[in-house]
Amino acid sequence: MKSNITMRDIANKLGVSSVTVSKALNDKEGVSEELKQKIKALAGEMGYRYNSAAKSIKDGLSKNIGVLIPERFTGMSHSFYLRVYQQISLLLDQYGYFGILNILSNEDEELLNFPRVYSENKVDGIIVLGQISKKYIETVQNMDLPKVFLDFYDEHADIDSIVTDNFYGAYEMTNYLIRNGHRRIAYVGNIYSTSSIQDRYLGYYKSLLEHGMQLDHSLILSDRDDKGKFIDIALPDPLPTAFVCNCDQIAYLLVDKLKLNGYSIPEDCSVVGFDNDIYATLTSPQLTTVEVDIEQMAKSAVKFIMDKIENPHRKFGRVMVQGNIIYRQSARQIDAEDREISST
Amino acid sequence: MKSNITMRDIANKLGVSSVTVSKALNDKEGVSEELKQKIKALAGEMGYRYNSAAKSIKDGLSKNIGVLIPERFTGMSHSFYLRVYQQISLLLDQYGYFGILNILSNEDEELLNFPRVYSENKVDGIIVLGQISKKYIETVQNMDLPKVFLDFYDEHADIDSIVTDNFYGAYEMTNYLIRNGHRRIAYVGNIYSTSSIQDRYLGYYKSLLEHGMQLDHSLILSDRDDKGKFIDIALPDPLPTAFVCNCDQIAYLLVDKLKLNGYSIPEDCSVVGFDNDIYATLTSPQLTTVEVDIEQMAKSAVKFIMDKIENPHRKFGRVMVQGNIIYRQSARQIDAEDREISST
DNA sequence: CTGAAAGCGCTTACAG
DNA sequence: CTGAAAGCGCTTACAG
Repeated sequence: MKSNITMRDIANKLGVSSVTVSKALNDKEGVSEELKQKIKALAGEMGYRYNSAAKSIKDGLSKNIGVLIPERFTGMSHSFYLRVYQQISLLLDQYGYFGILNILSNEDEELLNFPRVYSENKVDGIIVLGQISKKYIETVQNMDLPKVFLDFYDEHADIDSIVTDNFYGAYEMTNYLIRNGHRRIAYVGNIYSTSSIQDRYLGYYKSLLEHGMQLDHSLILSDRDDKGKFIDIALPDPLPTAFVCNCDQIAYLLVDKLKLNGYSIPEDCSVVGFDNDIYATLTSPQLTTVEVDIEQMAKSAVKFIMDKIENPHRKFGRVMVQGNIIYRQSARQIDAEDREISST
Repeated sequence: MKSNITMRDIANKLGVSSVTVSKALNDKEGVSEELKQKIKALAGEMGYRYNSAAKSIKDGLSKNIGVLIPERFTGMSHSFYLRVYQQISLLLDQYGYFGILNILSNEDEELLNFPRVYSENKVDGIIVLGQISKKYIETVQNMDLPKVFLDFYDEHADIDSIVTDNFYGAYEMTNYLIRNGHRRIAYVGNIYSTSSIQDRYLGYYKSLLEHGMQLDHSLILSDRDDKGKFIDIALPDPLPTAFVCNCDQIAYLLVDKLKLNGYSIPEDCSVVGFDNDIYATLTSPQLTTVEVDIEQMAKSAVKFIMDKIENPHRKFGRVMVQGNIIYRQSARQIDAEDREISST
């Protein structure tokens, strides 16, 4: 169909063999410098382009990495995953690789079908971006290919995974609030919903423990149902002095609700988020939050997969990527008097 | 390196030739139904996977499409392009294709380097997503491959392009405001900045013309400098009764500013946006805006590129994708009295 | 219905 | 330094 220039074409024009052309173009030993330059020049003129399929078939490497994102993380509010994918794609470039996005349909996940990117042998490794079902984790493990889980993990699987340090992020954030005088602190999130929400909750809890504070179950506020659909958040009475939200979007919604009820942030209560996504700066006042280090996460994922392509037996285990607290205006120090009143 | 199962392996186990295996697995003529089933069953058992590189080398098709996004459209607020890419990727799947994201670095664009996806022969066609420099358009045209421009066009280039119908979108929107009694209507946007902003401006102007209204240059309000950085929007005095903003994000910022100045939306003035992106629903009140039909744009792009792979001489020209006005709360009808006062 | 032969574009030993 | 031979995994004529 396409009339592509091949090495043979170049060889014929110059009256040499295609082996010599191959050596010249790949800067291999065994061609005189002069001939090499002549070959390269002609290749340029003729618009020669490398046939990567032919190379693939020889060394068995496609030079592509599949990025598998479950369909349900694919909506407008999930642009987080797309940004991670973009970052991955940028980093792969440095290794001479490309990223192929393969959105895993709910159906394929349900039926445990291999992703097409795998069954068609299009990639040398797969990064699974976003939590998949337990069953499908098994399917992934059956794939004979290096793979890495990104942004989630599974307790049983011994697959290498990279997650944000949800636990310590929430822990540090809660510490910060306590240092600033808060004693009545709520956690907002359905703690049975995802591992991220649960781990952030546990970090919050650890901070309370370390400060000798009681866990008050009436201050654990669910934000979504089992399907992940947001629900109305019930405000405790009396109001906590601070809310640790499991994500910025929920913090944004909570701030809205608090304002509607006549409260000012951070005067009447502090609200902190997690993720540092677009909602963090759209909330007014802007949110104090934990920034997820997308770049570092992508960097680790790419590094791991590259290492595993070279050495399939390489193991990395579960790796946490540290986040950073971004201090903005949604949290404030409260003085002793406030504390007394609110800690009743 | 990898110990992959090949057709020959299956053939050997069954004591047939690899030609027969190939025919069976591809549902081609020339194998008895019985043998075919046996081969397929064994292939399944052995975990056979198609080697797409070997197929590529035969028919010259990589079954990949490159999506080229200029680096500068790559930031957090440009998730629009990523959503388009995602949609493209989903649609390609239906054709048995995959999408490879190739972010075009500023450097490569400057130096007029071919995208790697092209020089390494990784794709059968390229979708350029987002405006590239004039010079680079030439580079793209020199690529011996089907290509489509998405979300921008160039007057000289005879490359097929798909754009949102900016002109008619803004035209219809302005008509709507005029029907609702508005006579003093501002346009917000630097009309020299991008073709989209300019075309939307012209649509606004056409609507004024058709209604016998004067173009008032003091009501053309710039929103960004030449680098695209947002600047403070100067509010005209007296205030217009409506603002047609070139995008939702600017409408969001404008609403903020108007509120700070003590105005209520839509009571004191109406504000409409364009894009129907995340800012449309984050603004309070939510924005009446023009929804860009991402799905249709992606669909056309994919359709065109597929058609051109089959027949390289196929031409489509510049194709407009219609948007839809989404009616929300940021615009209202004004009565005759308001009109009198404000049209002085 | 079944398979031997040739070839896609390239690279890897190996020989000269 | 240069190249003939063989092979990567598959498919396409073609012959039996």
